[in-house]
Parts: sequence; structure tokens; C-alpha cells
Amino acid sequence: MYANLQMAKRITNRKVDYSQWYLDVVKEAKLADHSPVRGCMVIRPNGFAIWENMKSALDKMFKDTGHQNAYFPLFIPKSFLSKEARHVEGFAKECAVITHSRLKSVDGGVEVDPESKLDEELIVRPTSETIIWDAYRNWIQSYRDLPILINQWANVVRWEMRTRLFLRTMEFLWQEGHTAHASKEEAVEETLQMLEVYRTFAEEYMAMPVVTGVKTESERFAGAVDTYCIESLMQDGKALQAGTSHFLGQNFAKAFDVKFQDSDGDHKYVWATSWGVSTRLIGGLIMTHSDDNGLVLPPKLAPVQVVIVPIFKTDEQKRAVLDYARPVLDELKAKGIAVKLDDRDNFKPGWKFAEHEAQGIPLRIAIGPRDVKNGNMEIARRDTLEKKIINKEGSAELISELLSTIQNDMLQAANERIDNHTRHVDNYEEFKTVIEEGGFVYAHWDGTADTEEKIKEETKATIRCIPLKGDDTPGTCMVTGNPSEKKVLFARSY
RNA sequence: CGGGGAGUGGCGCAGUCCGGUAGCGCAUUCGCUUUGGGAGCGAAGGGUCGCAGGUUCAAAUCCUGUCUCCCCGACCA
Repeated sequence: MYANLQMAKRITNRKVDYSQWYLDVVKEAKLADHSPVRGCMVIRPNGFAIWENMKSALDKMFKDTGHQNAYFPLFIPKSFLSKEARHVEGFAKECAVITHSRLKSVDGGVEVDPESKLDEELIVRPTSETIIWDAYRNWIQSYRDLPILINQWANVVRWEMRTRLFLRTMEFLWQEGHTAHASKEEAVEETLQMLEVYRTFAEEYMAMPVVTGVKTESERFAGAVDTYCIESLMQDGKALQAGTSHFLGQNFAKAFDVKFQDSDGDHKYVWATSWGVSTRLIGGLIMTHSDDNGLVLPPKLAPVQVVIVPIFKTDEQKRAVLDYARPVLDELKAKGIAVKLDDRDNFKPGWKFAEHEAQGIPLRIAIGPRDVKNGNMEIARRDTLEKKIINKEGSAELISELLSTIQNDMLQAANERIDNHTRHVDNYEEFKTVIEEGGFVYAHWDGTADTEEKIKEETKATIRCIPLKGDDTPGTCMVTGNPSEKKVLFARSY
């Protein structure tokens, strides 16, 4: 049919070309555009609304765990970055550097004014540990000043070589929590607490199941003692690191000389954590749930949860349908549901259906003359594409419940998909075969960076994490035969 | 940053080899008919062909440089 041909033309089938499908979904759902600057994106209202919903849910979770928001500068003095040795090493290659402060006009155009060269160059923050720890030095004298539990919502810049909308852009939006503690135990506890916040958010809001774990040394954040992460598995069998929580030890306290006087009178270095999630989550959301018709959003993050499409031929029918639909709209609103009545008359219902599907609206209600006559309405689920006729009486209650059913079903469907693409293997030959198929693979590893590197070179798979929960049975490394404490999680990743 | 592909009205593309002054589909505007899965007919508007140089009587087309996007590698949330 022509309609199907057109739909097929707009969004590439996932099986044909997953990358192209991803780009098509982002475009058709109007989430983001490419910008004139390489690797940067324009986040459009549809995309930003998702981010705003993520933000407000996360922000509440941060506040509920005792954190406050603050804001630190975009620019970091170059000298700050070099204070923590591994931190510089990790970020040096991807920093935007500001060297001049003004332009001058040159016959119709502008060029950098060489006389405005800065005495000390500024770095556009790739992350804010350094400038924040410089501030903390002044804020902390006594154990009574601790802990400091701060988060900031900000943009950061990392000069990436290869970019993809939401998944890896040169500038991205994120939150970064930075906490300071009097004891190691408390800092470790904070690190794990925030990891748990991320896990909860991913599962309960994004309906995206994740594995929590610790990164190996080679995957660790530059400057951290331990990096914990949430890892999820996308539809194409590649893993996505969706969030990280770092135990920073005393590394930044030492680099920035941040000490406090403890209750025993001794001067001690402060213990630190930092943790973040970014607009990358939107990429994860897309690749967890969406289908060949476009975006699929979980109700808890959908900017519009329910859309009502009126169907009519004559003006008289239009009036009748709208009169019938408005109380439905009001009842849903009264229940706190984000509902929109799509009464645009320049589009036909079928066109609207396709558009709402492309944009991932979880539930559609269609109301036509037939429904007015019978006291019904048609509801269609975005996640399963199921349609059914329901009675108008009691519909608000039913729809409210259905939204939470959809939320749960999406998590369950994602869980099943991931379970079906998770394997346990015991020998390297089998590993090589299985990893080709994509998915999560658990296997024994001897704990050395050499073996990890060998596996990466030969199979393109990396250790996503050493899982916190799961099979703790010791064994022998699939490559070297050396002892292994427990299986670790491998995958090819984004 | 290396290899490959691409950039032409808002979107998708043809035209480029062989230089002759830009076209198609969708979208937009107006009118009429339509409306339960991307409507039909008629009319209209919209492009210095990514950008900058060069060759030429003449450049979307040839040459040089440059920017951006996509795919594959090396590097990363």
C-alpha cells in the first residue's frame, strides 16, 4: 500500500540499517537536529521536553537524598586541570581551549585579535572536579563543614572525534554531583547510593533495565579510585554506559589541598565522590524501546502521555465529536495526565496517527461520530500497537491505570529482550562466536589489563563492568586459565 | 584524526561523466471536494545548487581549498 511505502521511506527498518534507523527516529520524532558546528546538536522542543522530565525526576531524587544544586563556571583555568595527574591525562586530548578574548573587524569580516591573547588560557569544562575542588578548599575547615552534597546541572564539552546525536556529542547536557566527606566509608556509601539512584531512575522512569557494576582499571574515570556504572543493552546488541558514579578517594583533596580538622584534632584529607548522567540517556531511551514506526516513550517520561484525535466529516459532526471529547480531556487533566487534544483541521486522522506514533506518545484516543453515538472511544497503545474500544464511562480511571500498565510492560519487555541476549560462556572460542551475535556475555577473566586488552583486540568486546550482583562462583579465566573470582560482563559497546 | 560516501527550495532526490543559465515528488499558501491509518483536483509561492577562490563568453557541472553529515577504523559519557 502507498501509505506503507511512505512510512517505510521515512524511517529505515531496524533490520536494514540500525544506525540509519536511529537517525530517522531522532529526525521524525523531532528530537534534535545537527548544528552547523561539527558534533553539536540542536535539541528541539520534543527532545528537550524529555530531558526536562528526566531532570525533574532525577532532581527530586537528588534532593530527597540530601543534595543541593549549585553552579560553577563554564571556564576552568588551564593550570587547574594539571593538578591531578591522571585526570589531565584522561581529558587533555579532548579539551576546547580559549586563547583569546576578542575579535576585530577586518574588511567586512572578523578575525581573532592577536592583542587579546589571554595570559592564562581557559579550558571549557569537560567535567568540573577541578574548579569545584578549588572552591571546596575554601568551604571546608572542620569536620562540621562536612559532608558537602552538591549537584550541578550544566553543559560540558569534550572534543570528540566521532559523534552521534545524543549518544556522543561534543557539547552535552548533564548533571554532575560532587560530594565531600570526612570518611572513606561515608564516601563509598555515597557513591553506591547514587549508583542506586541511577539504577532506580533507569528502571522506574526509563523502563530501561541496567546492570550495576564496577569498571576495570582501564575503563575507570580519570582520577577515580573506583568507577561504578549502570550498563544497559540496546536493541542491536550493543551495550550503553548510561551513568557513572565515582569514588574519588582523596585524589582531588590532595591535588587541591583540601583538608579538614577532625573531631580528634588531626588534619585530614577529604574523601570525594562524583556522579553523572547526561543527555546520552535519551539515546538509551530511543534504542531500548523504539520501533520501525518511530519513537516509543515510557509514560513517566513522555511530555504528552495521551493524545485525543477527533474524527469527523461534517461541521455538525465536528461539533458533536469535540463536545464529546472535551469532558474526556478535562477528566484526564484532572487526574494529572499530560493529555492533548489534536484538533488541527489541516491534517487527516491517519496522518496524525502516524505523527503521534513517530513521536512516541504512549496512548492515543480516537473519537468519531460512531463513538459519540455508542458512548465509546478507541484507544491505541503505542508500545504494543494494540487497539480497542472502551466505554466513555470510567475511561479516565482506566486510562490512568493503563498508563502504569504500559510503563510496567515496557520494562518487562526490555527485561525479556535483555535476558534473551545474555549468555554465560566458559571458553574463549565459544566467547568469540557468541560475541559476534551481540548481547551481554558473562565470562571468567583473570583480572589483568593484558588479558582484557587481548580480548578487546581480538573480539572488539570490552568488559562493561564487574557486576555487583549475580553469579559469584569462582572459576578460571577463559583466555589464560588463571583463577578468576567471578564472571564479568562483556559486550561490544557504544 | 585516517579510509570510503554525500551536501541541489522545508524534507527526499534527478541533473554533474559530456559546461549553455535548475527540475521532480512530498511539504507550504489559496480555492473546492474530503476526514475511522500519512486524501484528491486546480492554482500559486519558494533555490546566488554547503562555503570560498580559480578556469571559461558561459559553472550545479571542470580545478583548488574549506566546512558539515553518514559509514568503517583509532580515541571516549
